[in-house]
Parts: sequence; C-alpha cells; structure tokens
Amino acid sequence: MSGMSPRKSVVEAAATRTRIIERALTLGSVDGLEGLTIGHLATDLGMSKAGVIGHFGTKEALQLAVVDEAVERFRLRVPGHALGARPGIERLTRAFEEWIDYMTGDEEHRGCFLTSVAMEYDERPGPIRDAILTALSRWSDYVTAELNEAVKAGELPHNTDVPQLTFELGGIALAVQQAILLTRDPTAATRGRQAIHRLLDHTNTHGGD
Amino acid sequence: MSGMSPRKSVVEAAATRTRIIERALTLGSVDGLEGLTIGHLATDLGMSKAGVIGHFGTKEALQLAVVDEAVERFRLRVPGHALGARPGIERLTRAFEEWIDYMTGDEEHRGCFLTSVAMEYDERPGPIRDAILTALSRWSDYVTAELNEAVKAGELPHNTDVPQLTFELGGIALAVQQAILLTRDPTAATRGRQAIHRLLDHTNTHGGD
DNA sequence: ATCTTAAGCTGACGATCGTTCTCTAAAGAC
DNA sequence: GTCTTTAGAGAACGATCGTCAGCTTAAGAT
Repeated sequence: MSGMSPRKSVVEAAATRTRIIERALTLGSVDGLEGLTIGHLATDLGMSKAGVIGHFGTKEALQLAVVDEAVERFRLRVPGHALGARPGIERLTRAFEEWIDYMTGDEEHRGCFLTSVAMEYDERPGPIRDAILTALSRWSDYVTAELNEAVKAGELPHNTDVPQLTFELGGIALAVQQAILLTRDPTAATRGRQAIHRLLDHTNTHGGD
Repeated sequence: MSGMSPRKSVVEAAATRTRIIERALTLGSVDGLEGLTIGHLATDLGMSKAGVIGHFGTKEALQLAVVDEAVERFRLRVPGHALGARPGIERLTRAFEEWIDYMTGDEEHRGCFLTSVAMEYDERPGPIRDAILTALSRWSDYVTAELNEAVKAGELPHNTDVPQLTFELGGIALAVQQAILLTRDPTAATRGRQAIHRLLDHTNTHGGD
C-alpha cells in the first residue's frame, strides 16, 4: 500500500479546483479568509497540501480565486434574480430582498461571504482588498443607476439624494448581516425588508419641502 | 552584553500592561484580534515574548483584556459624552454623533475597534464572542431605553417601532464604519449624521397612518 | 540588612504555517 | 503502440506560532 490514487484528467482536475474553492468558502466564512489554512483545507478534502496549493500556486492566489467565486455567485444570485423586474424601484427592491434571503441562508450556510471579507480586509492593503473594492464599487454603481432610473420615472422625488440613499441601503444590509450572524436575531430578515421598503416605497414622504 | 534591563516595580508593571494593551489595540485593528501575534507585539514593544504573555498568561486572556479595554473606552467616549444631554432624542443624537466622530478618528487611528471585532467573531464561539455580545447587548439596551424615553416624552410618535429603529440606527453606524475604513469616503461622517437625524428628528413623518 | 516577590529576558519545546522539491501514475496526443 | 503532460502524494524546508522552564535583578516588606 504505497501510492494512493493520483487520478487526474483535465476535467477531473477542474472539478477538484471547484471542490477546493467550495470548501474554502465554507471554512473562510467561519475563520475568515486570512484564517484559511492550506493544511486544514487539505485535511478536510482528504488531499495533500501540495495537491491543494498546486491548483493555485500561492495561498494569496487561492484567496483571490475564492473572492472571485464569491463575487460571481453574488452577481448571479442577487442582481441576476432581479433581472426580470422593471428597472427602478421594483428591480432594486427585488435585488435587496434577494440579498436578504441570500444572507438568511439555510442551516449549513448563513451570511454574505463578501460582506464578511470586506470588513476583514478594510485595513489590509493588497490585491484581495482591491478585488473587494472593485466588486463593491460595481454594486454601488448598480444601486445608483437603479435609483437614478427611479427618480427619472417619478418613483422617487426629483430632489432625492441618491448617494445618501445608496449609503443608507448599504447600512441596512450590514445590519442584517450582523443580526443574522452575531446576535442570531430571527427577526433580522423582517427588519431588513421593512427598512428597505421604508426607504424605497413611494409613500416615502421625504420631507415635503 | 548579557542581561538587558529587568525593571519592574508594581506601578511600572501596570504601566507595561497598559502599554501592551494599547499596542494590541493598534495592531489588532489592522490584522484583526485573531491576527494578533505575541512575537509581533513583543518586537514592536521592544520586549520578549515571555515578557508580553507573562502579564496575561494566555493569548486568549490578552485578547479578552484588549476587548475589555475597548469596551471601557467606548463607554467613556460615547455614552459618557452624551451624559450631559437631556434624556431621549437629544442624548441619543449626541451619542451617535460622538460615535461617528470616534470612528472618524485622526490620522493614526480610524474606525471603531469593537465593530471590527464584532464582525470578526460573529461565527467564532468562545469567550471573546461572548464578551462582544454582552457589550453589544448593553449598547442595544441603552439605545432602546433612550428611544422609549423619547416616545414617552412625545419626541417620537407613540406608535414608533423601537426595536426596528434600534436596528436601523445600528445599520447607519456599520455603514459609516465601512465607508471610513474600506472605501475611505470622506463624506462618511456627513452621510452618517444626516441619516441619524432623518431617523431621530421630530420632523420625521413616520407614515401618518 | 535580609528575605521574598515578581517583572522581564533567554532559550527551548512541539506544532503548524506556506512553499518547494521529488516521484507516481494516469490522461491525452501522436 | 510510445511519448509528453500533469494531477496529486509524500516528505522535507525554514519560519513562526503559543507556551513554558529557568534565570536575573530590582522592588517592597520585615
């Protein structure tokens, strides 16, 4: 019983790479992306450390691959699910509600991975922080564009402070994340949805000036 | 050049302990409380690893001491600065504005340490998470009590959803923290203050139902 | 002046970190 | 068929992790 099973084939190799990233997403959401360990990852996957790192070359490259995968999943899930809705308030509301559902998750996965990693790297310069900033900037642009659409369509007052509203919507998402993960508040999703609707619904009497 | 300088005296020892915690607060706000390292801490302080850990016994005990110190500073700074204000909206507004100023910080220290650590440990059970949960619960009770006072005094509508408002106020603080540390948005403090006032000022037309 | 206490250094410990060799055997090209 | 490529295992590397056993030396008590 000397060698184990050096299977490969280019298609199985890609599957292994996906398995590694998948597991890294799970482990990283508990101990953070920096708390990720090649050894722990290898043990969990029943692989050797070399087998794991061989797919990426470097731990930082693996971390970047994990971030990229998380960004792509977020995009497919959140703006992707809102694609069918009418531009403006309807689409934006659906996107945020989908985000909240995504954070609510199931019994084996809760919270938004990107939101956690964003806080983890907010003071750590480097390519990982850069990747997160790029993703966040794209999301912010998305929200801003939909809000502008809503203002143009008369769904929001013409004097709406769009950047301010973007800022506050982001705060709601952060509050939902903290309520789900830290305080484990079962009303987190409901509170989040209520806050979103209060900010976006046209009954919003913004000031009346 | 054999021994260096084994100074002590009970008063100097306490000062050293304070120096260690002080430095740990700085290092921990960059690499996280878990990314803290006895060796790095010792090098930065010009001490030996044993000299550092000797004051606490364990890394986890040191981390707990750092959290306790951060909690005490937050309390002295934020609710402490609002003590002179009239209970209700005035006191709560001053507390949140002070929190925002605290997060804005100066050129050598930005962001709220406790907020960062809260996100870091939101999925890591243990005494550190427990300490953070206790502190957060106390803060939440403080906000809730002031809001109830405001409702009783007629500063807020009698049908105000106090837990919902507490939730949204917390979201504003999280958004300010992210805007300051991650996106380095210079308008973060202004946006935060505006959001706080919109939620708390009596011109708030809550819905009219 | 003597004794006890304790702050802090030196040095080492086992463990684990990320990385890099070497080696294997199967997959795909020819 | 042979030949090249490569996924992955195995084992070791230097570095660093947290911790602890001694030692030194000054402070505080008697």
